[in-house]
Amino acid sequence: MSGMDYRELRSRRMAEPGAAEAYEATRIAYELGKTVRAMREERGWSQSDLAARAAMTQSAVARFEAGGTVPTIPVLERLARALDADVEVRLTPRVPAA
Amino acid sequence: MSGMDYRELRSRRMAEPGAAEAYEATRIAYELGKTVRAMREERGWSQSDLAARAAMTQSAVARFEAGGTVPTIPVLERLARALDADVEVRLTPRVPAA
DNA sequence: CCAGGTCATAGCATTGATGCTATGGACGTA
DNA sequence: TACGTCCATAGCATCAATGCTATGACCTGG
Repeated sequence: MSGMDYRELRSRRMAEPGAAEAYEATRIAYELGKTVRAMREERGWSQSDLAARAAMTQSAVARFEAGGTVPTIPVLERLARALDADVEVRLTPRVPAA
Repeated sequence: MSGMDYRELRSRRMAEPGAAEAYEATRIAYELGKTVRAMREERGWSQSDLAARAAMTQSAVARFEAGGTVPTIPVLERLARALDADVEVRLTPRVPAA
């Protein structure tokens, strides 16, 4: 990766108005990016390879893997399909902290 | 609800170009809408109540619950927070069909 | 050094979700 | 009937993710 890490991404978003809500979304984007990169590398694919299979461009894959944006569900679906995976989106009741 | 059900929503999307990819996204939107509605009713809240707590309008809640659009992750986060829940988004390796 | 592959990023157009206001129907109740 | 609440939906403005092209840095092999 470049010089971009989670702390940086977070601080960028936290600077915006209404930021607290976006915090978790940013974290999710970051995690998903890491996951997809791992799955891609596991298969020995370049970003271009994955892009072709997911009907998108290399730049879009790079942006996504870097956590540059909070992905939309349709895009996640396309990537998942290319990686032979499924997308799960769930709302789970929060467990009181002990 | 109105006269809108899953079959209808699906056929609408399936009519568009590049539709096969959006199929799953539509299904996810539908499921999430049902889930949120259930959680909301469980608490005895009106759509307006939930909207206020999630910093959105009643119309946005209605649209979401009806599965009218594929929600974005930030919006899911706001709703989840209001409902004291967590959002989970995951890519899981697909299991071969037996 | 040069060529080719990989990845990050910029800039801009397009698209779709969301924010918002307003309205109408359904339902219950005074 | 009149009023109030709840929900669905229309119409439009705005915003953010995506699509796309192009470019530059980095590395490795020739």
